[in-house]
Amino acid sequence: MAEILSAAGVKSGSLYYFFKSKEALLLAVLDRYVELLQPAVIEPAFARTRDPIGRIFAVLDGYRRMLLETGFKQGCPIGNLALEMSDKSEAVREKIALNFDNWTGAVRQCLLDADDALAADVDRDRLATFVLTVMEGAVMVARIRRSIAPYEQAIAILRTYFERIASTTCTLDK
Amino acid sequence: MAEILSAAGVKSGSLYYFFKSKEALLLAVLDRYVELLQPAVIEPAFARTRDPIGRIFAVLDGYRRMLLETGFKQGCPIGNLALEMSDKSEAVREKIALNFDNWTGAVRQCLLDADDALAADVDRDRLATFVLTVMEGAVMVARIRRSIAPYEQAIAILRTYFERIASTTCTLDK
DNA sequence: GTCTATAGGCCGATAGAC
DNA sequence: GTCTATCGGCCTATAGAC
Repeated sequence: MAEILSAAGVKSGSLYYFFKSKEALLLAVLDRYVELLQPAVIEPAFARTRDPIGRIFAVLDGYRRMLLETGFKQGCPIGNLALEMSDKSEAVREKIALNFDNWTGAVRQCLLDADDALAADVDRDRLATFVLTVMEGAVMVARIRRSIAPYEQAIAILRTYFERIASTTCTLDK
Repeated sequence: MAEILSAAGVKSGSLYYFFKSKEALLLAVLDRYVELLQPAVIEPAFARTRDPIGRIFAVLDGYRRMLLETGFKQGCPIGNLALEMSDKSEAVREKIALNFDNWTGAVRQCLLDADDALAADVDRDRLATFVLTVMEGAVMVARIRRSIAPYEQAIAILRTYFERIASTTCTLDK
């Protein structure tokens, strides 16, 4: 809180005029992250390519850049909070879940846009959640190892998985 | 700290006789987790099957059980600390990295034991790290969604990936 | 080795002036 | 709306008796 007040250049009296508690501030931040996903994460990534599957990997590349630009200090801000705060407050857990749903919703839309390129027996919701799972896990391992390799290699494996299910025949065999 | 002292039934004076600081206690806990991986996580899982790849999934099933038994309060204790503590102390980050290396080392050994069943062009170290990545990400998403589905579905997708690289031909196509 | 007692600081939050 | 000033509590850590 001291860091936030200092960065904002205000005193605690001002902060508690707008937010009734520390948790209320956190909930507002999590609402803001929901609003910011599209303009700050999805749209910049989508601007790089029009291919639906390519857009998913463009989003994933954004987290790779974030890791590199911050020297592995910052990965996914939601993931940071997820394991730390989720069992301290049920309201916080629900807002984090909303952020995850927002994220997987955007990935799911890409999968639907690429519908005829994907095998019919692949559940789109489950696959979108798996993309989130791999991203969050890869960010964690990369940050702890202070190396981008675990992230890049996880995304590379995810890509081979996509190449596999994007083909209904066995054309990708090596 | 208050919870730890209460659970241990001692006063803080006793604790600081053995550990010079809060961080020193955390480092000792992380050392203990390194020691405990084999007897508490790996060996119980390995006792269920002798198949090397099956053993990897038996380990992963242990985390599934933990999530269910604790009502999603406890997943991987190392992952809990990873995002929260890694940039507060370099020594802590290194000990967490050691725990991750210990874990992927056990998985890597399984992959080496299954060597001739796996495609030759798959890097064993990278694959072991990917298994860790999927587990940690899946634990996070399952805890936030308070549902075992994201975990089970991530492991299921990982299994199809293993089925794919365990076959040099295209026999697993559906 | 464990206790009691407490130092000294930071924390979240509030009151009231302006 | 923002400030100054401050409260009471909790925290990590220490001192010293036993």
